[in-house]
Parts: sequence; structure tokens; C-alpha cells
Amino acid sequence: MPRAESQRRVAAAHDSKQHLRLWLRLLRRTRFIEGELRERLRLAYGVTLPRFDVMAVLFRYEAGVTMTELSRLMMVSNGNVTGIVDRLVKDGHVMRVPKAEDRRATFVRLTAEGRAFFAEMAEAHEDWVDEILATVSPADTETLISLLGQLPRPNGTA
Amino acid sequence: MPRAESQRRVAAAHDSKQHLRLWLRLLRRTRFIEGELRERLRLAYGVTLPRFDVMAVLFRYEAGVTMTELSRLMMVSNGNVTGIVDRLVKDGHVMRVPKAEDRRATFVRLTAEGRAFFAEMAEAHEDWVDEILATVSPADTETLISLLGQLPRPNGTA
DNA sequence: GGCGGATATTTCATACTTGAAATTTCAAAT
DNA sequence: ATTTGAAATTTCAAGTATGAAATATCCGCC
Repeated sequence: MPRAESQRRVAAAHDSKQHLRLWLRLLRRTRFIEGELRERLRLAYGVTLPRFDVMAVLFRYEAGVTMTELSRLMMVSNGNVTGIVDRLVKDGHVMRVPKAEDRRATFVRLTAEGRAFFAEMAEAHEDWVDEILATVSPADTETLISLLGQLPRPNGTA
Repeated sequence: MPRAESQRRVAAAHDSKQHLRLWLRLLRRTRFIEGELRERLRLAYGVTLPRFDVMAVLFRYEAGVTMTELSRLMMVSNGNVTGIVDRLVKDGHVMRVPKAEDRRATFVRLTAEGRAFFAEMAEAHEDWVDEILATVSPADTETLISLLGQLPRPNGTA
């Protein structure tokens, strides 16, 4: 085997290991931060992370989104959102509105109460994230946002 | 209010938003990649992600780890690992070994069969990660690993 | 040698999550 | 008008996940 060929293989193996290292680090840090936010949401507002995530989507899409859109935006299975929305409805934070043009679909929207409640949580949430990421300089934050943009994402997402 | 003070506030608010943007991107990409790996593990080996994660830890710590260590390393609750380990034991991939010096604790270890099985999965897993992160150049990979190192992590972790 | 706090694990209730199957409705081509 | 395949949602069984409570054991101290 020629030397150049051999070196190429070694380099490729090294790159593969580095990709793996990157993935493991990504996963660990994300999991840790997620845990921090979960705990703070629970202590401060008695809310679970999935419920917060649903409300975050609905806060952004004022007109409401369908169940399918919601599950795509949250990247969780469709059966999953049914349960979370059920509980949010029971709590009065969210309501289902039948879609006139398509009787298969349902819109999900925040109630006025849910909107006010989420607005309050969102402010605290932003502060927490800022605090948790305080060690990351503005410049590094920009770099990370940009580089993470290269990672794959579901089709048709920002 | 003096102008300098006002500008400082605006800049801080901007940084906070950028930290939030960073966190949301981190979360979305991680979730997506996690979903990809979950599906491939299921299709190729009929294994769930949590079980793979447990086996990954045990593969690395040949001598075995206690339940508490396992839950810390995986950053999940202690009650959680009990169930996953139970199922892995039932499948014959993992075994519990009582700790002689401390009768409260139990070691968890891969069986020979589990070790061989995991070794096979790990190879495919590394290839998948490499494929999923193929868009990230070696240089950017290094940069990301380094910058992500600035994010917070649980106390006493690498 | 027994008390009392701390640690390791399990158990429990509840909630979340998945993937697949079942239901209902739609829409397009017969 | 019917069929037929696709899409939106829910339902379901199994597996994960959490946080708190219950158990069992350890250890330092009196």
C-alpha cells in the first residue's frame, strides 16, 4: 500500500473520531442545560419542559397551529403531542379549535390566560439561559450559532 | 439616563437574545441528530437509545460501575436506570454484581455477549455520526468541540 | 453497642415518548 | 358517485423519565 493512501485512511479515521467526540459533547452539554431548565421551570412555575415547549410554539404562532405542525416543530411524535395538549387544555392554558376547511385537522391555540402565563415564564427562561451561558462571550456565541447552523436539521426547517 | 448607560443596556439585551438563540439551536440540532440515531439503532439492531447509552458507559468501564455512578454519567435520575438495567439484564446483555465492601451498592457490568453486541453497534454508530456530521469540516469540528467545552457541565465531569 | 445522619438502591405515581394501528376525513381519478 | 390512496388525529402498548418516598446499609460518634 502506498504511503499517501495509508495516511489518508488514518486521517479519515481521526476525523470520524472527532465527529464522534463532537456529538458526545453536544449531547452531554445539551442534556445538562436541559436538566437545569427543567428543574427551574418546575420549581418556579410547576411546569414541565414539554408543556413549556408546546406553549413556546403556540406563543409564537398566535393564530394557532395544527397538531401535525406542532409535532413537526417540536420534533416529537404525533401521538406525543396529543397527550401534552390534553393536559394543557385541562389546565386551561390551551384550547383546541376545529379547522373549518378541513375537518380532520384541529388548531391548537393559547388561551388568554395561557398567553399571559407563558409571557411571564418566557422572561425568566431567557434570564436563566443567559445566566447558564454566561461563560460564553458574545463573539463565541455568534461563532457557535453559525457553526451549529452547519449541522443537519429536519427538512423544511429554519 | 446617560447615553452610555442606555447603550450598555441595549447591548446586554442583545447578548441575552443571542444566548437564547444559541440554546434553541443547540437543542433543535441535538434533538434531530438524536432522533436519527435512535431510528437507525432500532432498525439495525432493535435497540433503544437509552439501552445503547447504558451499554456505552459499561463498555468503557470494564470493571463495572455502580447504579449511582451510572445515573450520574448518563445524567438521568437514579430510579430511571433501575428500569433500563432490569431490561438489559433480562436480555442477557448486562449483569449485576454485588459489591463486596458495601452491601448497599451493586456493580453493573456487560456480559461477554453484551460486550460483543455493543462492539458491533458502536462501530456502526460511529459511522452514522460521521455520516450525519459529514458537512462539518475537520477544522470546524475542532472549533465546535473547543467552544462547546465552555458550556456548563455537571460538577466533576470531563 | 447503639444512635443518627448520610449514601445506594428500589419502588411508586405520574408524566412523557415512541412507533404502530385504528379512525376519520379529504381529494383526485375514475 | 365510488373507489382509493393519502393525510390528520387519536389510541394503544411498551418503554423512558422524573421526583419523592421507602429500604437497607454504612459510618462516625457517644
